[in-house]
Amino acid sequence: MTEIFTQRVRALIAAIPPGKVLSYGIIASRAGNRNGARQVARILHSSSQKFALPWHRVINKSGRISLPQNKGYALQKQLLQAEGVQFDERDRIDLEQYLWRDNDNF
DNA sequence: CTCGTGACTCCCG
DNA sequence: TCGGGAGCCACGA
Repeated sequence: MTEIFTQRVRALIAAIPPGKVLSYGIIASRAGNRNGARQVARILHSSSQKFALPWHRVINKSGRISLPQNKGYALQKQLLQAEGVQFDERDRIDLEQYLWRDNDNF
């Protein structure tokens, strides 16, 4: 398997356990390109549907949903809440609690 | 080959 | 805390 950035990104996203989230930047970094956050967004656009990726588990570095209100912000929030992720009164997620750190270590 | 796209992130102020 | 500006780069047409 050729290690293409896109493929790694897809694998990473697909591996996020329910109730956990990852930021675009972290995914990009883990996939080998710390500056590829924007590509991750694009990949989500082009592959989230055809690869059935848990796109809702991807948020930005601030712990907030990045989707525009008119693009599914509410849906993503809903899906996350359904997995037990809690939002504060400002719609932020506590990364310390929900950010997916590998599989173990801490 | 060039170009547009993009659900980002960092750095001020 | 928030917003604007600049940087970033893979992919498809």
